[in-house]
Amino acid sequence: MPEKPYDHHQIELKWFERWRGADLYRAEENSAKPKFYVLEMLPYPSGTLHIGHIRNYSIGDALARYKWMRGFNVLHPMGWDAFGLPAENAAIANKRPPREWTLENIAAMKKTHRRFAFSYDWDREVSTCEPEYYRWNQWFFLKMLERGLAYRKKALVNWCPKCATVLANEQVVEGCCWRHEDTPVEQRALEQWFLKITAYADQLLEDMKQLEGGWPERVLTMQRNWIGRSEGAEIDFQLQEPGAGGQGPGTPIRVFTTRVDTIYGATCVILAPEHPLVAKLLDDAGQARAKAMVDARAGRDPGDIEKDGFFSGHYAVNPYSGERVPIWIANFVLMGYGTGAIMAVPAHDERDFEFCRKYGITVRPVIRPVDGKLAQEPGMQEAFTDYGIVENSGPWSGLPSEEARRKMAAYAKEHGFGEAAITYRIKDWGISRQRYWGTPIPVIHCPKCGVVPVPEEQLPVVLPDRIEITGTGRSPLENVPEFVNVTCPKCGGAAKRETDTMDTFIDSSWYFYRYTDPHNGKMPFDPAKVAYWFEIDQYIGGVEHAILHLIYSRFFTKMMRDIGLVRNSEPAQRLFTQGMVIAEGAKMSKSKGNVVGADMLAEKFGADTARMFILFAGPPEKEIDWRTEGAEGIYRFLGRVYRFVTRNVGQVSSATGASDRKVLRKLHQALRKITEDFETRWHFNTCIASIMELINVLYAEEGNIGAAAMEEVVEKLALMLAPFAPYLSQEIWEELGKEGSVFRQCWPTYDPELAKEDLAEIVVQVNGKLRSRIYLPFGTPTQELEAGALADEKARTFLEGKHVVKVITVPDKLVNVVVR
RNA sequence: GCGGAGGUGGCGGAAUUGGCAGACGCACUAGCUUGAGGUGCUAGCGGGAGCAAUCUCGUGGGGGUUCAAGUCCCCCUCUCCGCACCA
Repeated sequence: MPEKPYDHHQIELKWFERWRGADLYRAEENSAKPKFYVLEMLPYPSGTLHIGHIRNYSIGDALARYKWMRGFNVLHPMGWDAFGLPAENAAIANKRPPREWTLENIAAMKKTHRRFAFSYDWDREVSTCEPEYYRWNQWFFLKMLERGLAYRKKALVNWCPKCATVLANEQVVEGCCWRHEDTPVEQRALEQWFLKITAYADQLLEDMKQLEGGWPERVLTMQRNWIGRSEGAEIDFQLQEPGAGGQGPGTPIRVFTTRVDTIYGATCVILAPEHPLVAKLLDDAGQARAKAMVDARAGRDPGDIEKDGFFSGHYAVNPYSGERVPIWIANFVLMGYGTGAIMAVPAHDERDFEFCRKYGITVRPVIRPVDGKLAQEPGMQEAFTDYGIVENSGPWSGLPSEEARRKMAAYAKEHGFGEAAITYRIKDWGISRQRYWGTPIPVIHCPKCGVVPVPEEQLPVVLPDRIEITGTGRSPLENVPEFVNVTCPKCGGAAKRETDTMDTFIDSSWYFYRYTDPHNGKMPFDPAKVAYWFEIDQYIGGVEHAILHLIYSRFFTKMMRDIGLVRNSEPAQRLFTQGMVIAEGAKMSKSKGNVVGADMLAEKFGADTARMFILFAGPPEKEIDWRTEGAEGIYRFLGRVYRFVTRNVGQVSSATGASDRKVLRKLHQALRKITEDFETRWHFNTCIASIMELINVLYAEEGNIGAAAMEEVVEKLALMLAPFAPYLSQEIWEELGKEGSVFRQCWPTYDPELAKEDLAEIVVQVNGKLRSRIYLPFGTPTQELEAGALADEKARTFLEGKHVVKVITVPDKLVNVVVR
């Protein structure tokens, strides 16, 4: 057969057309050990965009193909997008989300959502922006409402002026919106819907033990910090004198502390400027001062703010010692954590120390280091924050900190002025959004009945078609009377529909469950089907979701378990976080304008090259810097493969077969490497390198390869290339005269014997330095290795006149002669 | 400040269990092919010395363990990521 040029465009279009609608990957529930792979996509409208997507596709798709060829069940939600269509896909990928929320742009956006931005699968038809998906989001919402897991309250919330919507705490990055990294988030008090993720805080933390080993340590640490459990006690200090606003003596001021054992060292009580007592105790001037403090803090890096405070004029009583201490207001006490009030123990807390020194408040040490002396005031340079022995603390003196903490908390409970308490940093998930898109929250506000859930049979509540984008910060849905004006399902009177929509992270919290049963009209999914597939064996996604999607979906799983839908407590046993795509040292984002098109690459060199280039750029857990210079090398390589195959297949060969052994050895070595890498490390860059080495050998030995060896090499080459370059592999498969899909074939097995070298290369070292190599059969006994090395001519020049002290041998590998 | 991951040629990276540092690719150089450009093919390519064989230095810096260290231990340094007045 004459050599053919590698026309990637023609090959890829041809197979794309033939594959369209075919069923390459349908999961079959026929295996004893089902395997379930989900590839995570970045949700719209993340900054990393489509290059990140292609990376996802490339990594996950290569894995899925391999697993499939190994006979595993694979549920592959990316569907056809995963093939990286040469032109069409590139065109879709290029339609990035519009900046202006005009109707036209939204219509365009919805198109791209379906195929690309949201997890959508041609085969399984799970698209999170369809009414059918809204239905089940709303169904879950109603279930949570029933159980008190969804509630509405007025709260200070994060507000992004650019998005003109509320954001969850998880979506605030360094005080700015996760979508607009240069826009500080404002705090606004609004009526909002929340999901009670805090009810699961303990379980989310506890169940992480199951994930250890399967999830990256980094992600687990981030989640642990985010949940921020801390054990301590809540203690009531009593307000002493009658205060303004009729607060009488004895009014409790509850503080949270992790160190009750230090309470005899408490020299003042400090309230957050937003604390409710501030309004009651302070006069107008004082309240204004507190307000100014709150404003000064907004949008600033906490580390840059100097500690600042003032005396309230009031006093509180320490319930343990009976001591009267001043009440202060200070900017470093946060209303959002604990009780919004603290007892300051300057001797044993760095922040309190700094604050009290600034304002001349007493510093009184009450904890002595286990093997040291109690610090003396004056003269303390810094707070002693470790555990130690309690001193000067009445009946508690002499106890170790740990014991004192326990006993003192129990004492507080006994006497009714406090109790042991656990505080979490994580807050409930605010899900209200004032955007056009997203699932409408299915409730109705009735002037008579209050908040009334939409009856289940009326679901889904869908978005109206014609809307006007207001950008005013109120939901555009408010201006659509036919959407807003409804009758109350309870009393039949006039009522208003809720206009907030749900955070789109709701969608991604359970989409992968729907993949197991995408057409179910009665439930989100059949629990039996989910029980068959779940837990997910391997989930793949970006690190950037460590505390967004990955915590929400864990919460959803637990919630679904509690309403009897699933049996598993965790969604995925193993998590692989692939590295981000970086451009010029910065994370790609449209606001930075540094998004480079993968479409250019796909158009110029084809989808196979684009995918393989991304896989070759580095190991998948690492970030990759997006530079396309190396792409030509991959394209060249694929061309070499194709030309080699076309000019050698179907040829009447007169070759001697002198190189058969060499070629087959390289083949089986490459196969071994790829098989092992797919099973363990997923370092596809080295897999591809090994195929390149094989091709280099094939070129060098071309003409000396016998017909049988050639046949084996070329066939296996097509199979081992299939996870990386699907179109080319299929084309080669056809060139070989084989029937059907290359992906329906079994993954080729390697022969360890053929992969072995004939002779072991023994490195000969003298004093640890490489001096020579000798070649001996595998399994040569130690003495013979030694003898061989000492007899070697090159080695001997380094041994001459020296005294051999010691010889170290590693079988089949190395001899090190130590001389003096 | 706390927690995590890192630092290997001009570049991306390889070295999986302490055993040949730099696989594979890019860029670069030379040769062949060609009317020319491109493509393709062949070869070279860490620094220093040498015509060469070869020698020598070399994995951020310093020390240690070992016959042997990119890999293990200690100290330092720099970079990236996450968290951060969380009581």
